Amino acid sequence: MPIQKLSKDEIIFTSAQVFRKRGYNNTSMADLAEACGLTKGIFYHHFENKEELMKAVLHGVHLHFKVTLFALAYSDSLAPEEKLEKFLGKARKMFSKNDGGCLMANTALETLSTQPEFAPYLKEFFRDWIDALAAIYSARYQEDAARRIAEQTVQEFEGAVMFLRVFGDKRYMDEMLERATMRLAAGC
Amino acid sequence: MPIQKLSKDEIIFTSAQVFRKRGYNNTSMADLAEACGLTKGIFYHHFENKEELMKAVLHGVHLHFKVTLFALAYSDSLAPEEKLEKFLGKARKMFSKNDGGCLMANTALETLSTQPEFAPYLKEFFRDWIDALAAIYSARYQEDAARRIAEQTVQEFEGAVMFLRVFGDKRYMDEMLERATMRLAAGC
Amino acid sequence: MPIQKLSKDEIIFTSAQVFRKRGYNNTSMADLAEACGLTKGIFYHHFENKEELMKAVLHGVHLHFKVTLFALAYSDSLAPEEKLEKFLGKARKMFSKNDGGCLMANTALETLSTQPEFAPYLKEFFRDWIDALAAIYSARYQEDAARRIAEQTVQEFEGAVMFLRVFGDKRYMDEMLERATMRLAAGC
Amino acid sequence: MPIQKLSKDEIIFTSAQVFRKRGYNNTSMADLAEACGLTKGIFYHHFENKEELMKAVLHGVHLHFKVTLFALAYSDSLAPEEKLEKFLGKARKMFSKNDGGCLMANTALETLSTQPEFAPYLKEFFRDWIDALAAIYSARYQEDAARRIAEQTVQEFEGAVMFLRVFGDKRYMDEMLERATMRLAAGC
DNA sequence: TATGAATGAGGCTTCATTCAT
DNA sequence: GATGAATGAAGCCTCATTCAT
Repeated sequence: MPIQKLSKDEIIFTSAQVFRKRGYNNTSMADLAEACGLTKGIFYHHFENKEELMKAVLHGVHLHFKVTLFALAYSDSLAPEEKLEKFLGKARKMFSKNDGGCLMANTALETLSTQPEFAPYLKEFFRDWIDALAAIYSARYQEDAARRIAEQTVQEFEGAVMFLRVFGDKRYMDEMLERATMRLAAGC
Repeated sequence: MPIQKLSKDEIIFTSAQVFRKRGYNNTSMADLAEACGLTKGIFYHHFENKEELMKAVLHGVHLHFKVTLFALAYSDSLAPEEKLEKFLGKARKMFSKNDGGCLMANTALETLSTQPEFAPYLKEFFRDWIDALAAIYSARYQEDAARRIAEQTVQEFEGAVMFLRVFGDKRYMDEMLERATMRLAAGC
Repeated sequence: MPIQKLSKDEIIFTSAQVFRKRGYNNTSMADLAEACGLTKGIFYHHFENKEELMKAVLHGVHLHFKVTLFALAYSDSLAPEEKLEKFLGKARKMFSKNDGGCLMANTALETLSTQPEFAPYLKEFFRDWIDALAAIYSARYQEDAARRIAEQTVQEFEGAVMFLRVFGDKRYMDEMLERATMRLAAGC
Repeated sequence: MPIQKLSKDEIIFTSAQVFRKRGYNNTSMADLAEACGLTKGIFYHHFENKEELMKAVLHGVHLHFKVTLFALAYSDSLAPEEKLEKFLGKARKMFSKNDGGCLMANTALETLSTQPEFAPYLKEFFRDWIDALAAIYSARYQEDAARRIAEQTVQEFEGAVMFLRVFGDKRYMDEMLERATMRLAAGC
């Protein structure tokens, strides 16, 4: 195992930031190489092409959310209110750092119509997110209702992330989180 | 030697469809020319460059929504419930045809971080949309509350448009519209 | 019709020389551009890609041989001996100028195994060449025999062109042409 | 960690097949590595670079022909007719297996104009081939005449190999071999 | 010897834009 | 206005080769 300048995972992590900021089509291999401090060629040792790299990035980001965020919904030791608070707080933090975009939503809106190869990665990500929230809400709602509230929450969340960027105002996210919190209480 | 077949407005309209489907960075001047049945060169008689063309497109789309959708919120002759029903029904129709994307949201997520030149157009569009919905909700809510509900509705709306494309399921939009409708009643 | 630096036909002609000298895979678009005094990009206005350019080159060379060489076999006014003499003399001249290679044979041996897209162009070229010689030999031979002699002559011809380059000696071609001439007389 | 599976000679042999099929310029070190089941790096332990590898291949193929084919011309125990029959039969077999190309002729036509470093290998190969056939024909012809007939035969042979590939028809080779056989008898 | 990451040059192609006609 | 050739930069990718391990 030779010491590498950047491991494959680090390449994926760094590339994720660049793709999130610049978008898929507006990110060149040169952009990625510069961000990683590598030459363009080396990317083709690790990934077949730009598309496969992007798939690895989407998979890696999904995994990161799974472990770091979605898992919070399944920890048995907490009360639902505590779970939701932790969950939403963590989500808020994750989407507020940097410039606050969501790679998955960006990629969905940019590529779904003409580059369907990423669709499965996006679908699974949002399904897992909804599942996690539904698991929390199901403490106070029937399964169906919990699921619908989870869906609504994710929709609002992504809308808020967009408004954060369009209007440069974090208010939308905070108000949205408050609504999501109150929805749990309302179920009693 | 074909006489020009499309007026400037028609070029803008057709370009809007292409940009919506393909995204800004993934759309070449050749794509637009082919979609319009024109030569690339002619675009440069009408627009200084691709960026200015996009601005014209964003402006045109904004105008189209203003006249066709947002105006419904300001017609005095209807009851708020009727206004909202017409408004949401129209919105549903506008976002369901074709492949169901929203050029403004797509452009926001794709370009805001690195191409800020489009930001004003997007900001104004969403502000007008929120204003329109707030005007309707203000019949049953205080101005502040009405505005927040309007914001929430637009957020959910864009989230539903995204889910429509991610999951290929119109259910998200229908359920979202039902919630938006009930919010007006809840204000009584 | 704007004055062009190089017409499409001139591009094809110049490219043919480059391809013949350097081979298909060893010729870069930059090589062609430099030889034509153009930029690389312009080639993509005239030809879809390198492969299509090569097809146009092969077609153009075929046409050139048809008009300039093969046609000599079908001129009614000459005796067969005169026809053959003119034909072989012309062929000798055509293959002796420059560095003496044959684009069609070069391309056949270089590409047939892995790039079958050129096969039809090569097949037709050699078929026409054989047909032309067979037409001459048929004045003294039965059709079948004439055809076989024509085939033999082309085989020897291409072998001689190769030896011309391998050994740098024109003797092979001259001796080969003498044999081809004597074959007509032998048929009496 | 596979122990090296192929000796240097086996690498040369396998590489020869790949070069014959794909051509010199269209064969990458990666192609060779894959065909040999080795890593690219190992080639640089055995050969300085691609060019030196090719020289080793050309040398190895030459040697193979020397031992397997050309030697038949110098076995004293046989009558010239038998020698020629064995020689041509063996040659026919060697050029008919696989896809029927001749690495030496392919390399000559592909590289002679721009990569003269292979010329000596090709020249010696063809000289040895002509020498061998001349040795057989000299039983019935003067030395000069025998040599010219040998040259003619090799020329026709390579022409037939080309036609075999261009037209996908083995007839050209069979007819050519028959002519070569009859030439010996004609010398009586 | 053997590996595989790394490099830098170059290959094919696309693209926004310009310009002569 | 309208055309289409032309450009130069950039984009994705491949390749021969090197080097640390």
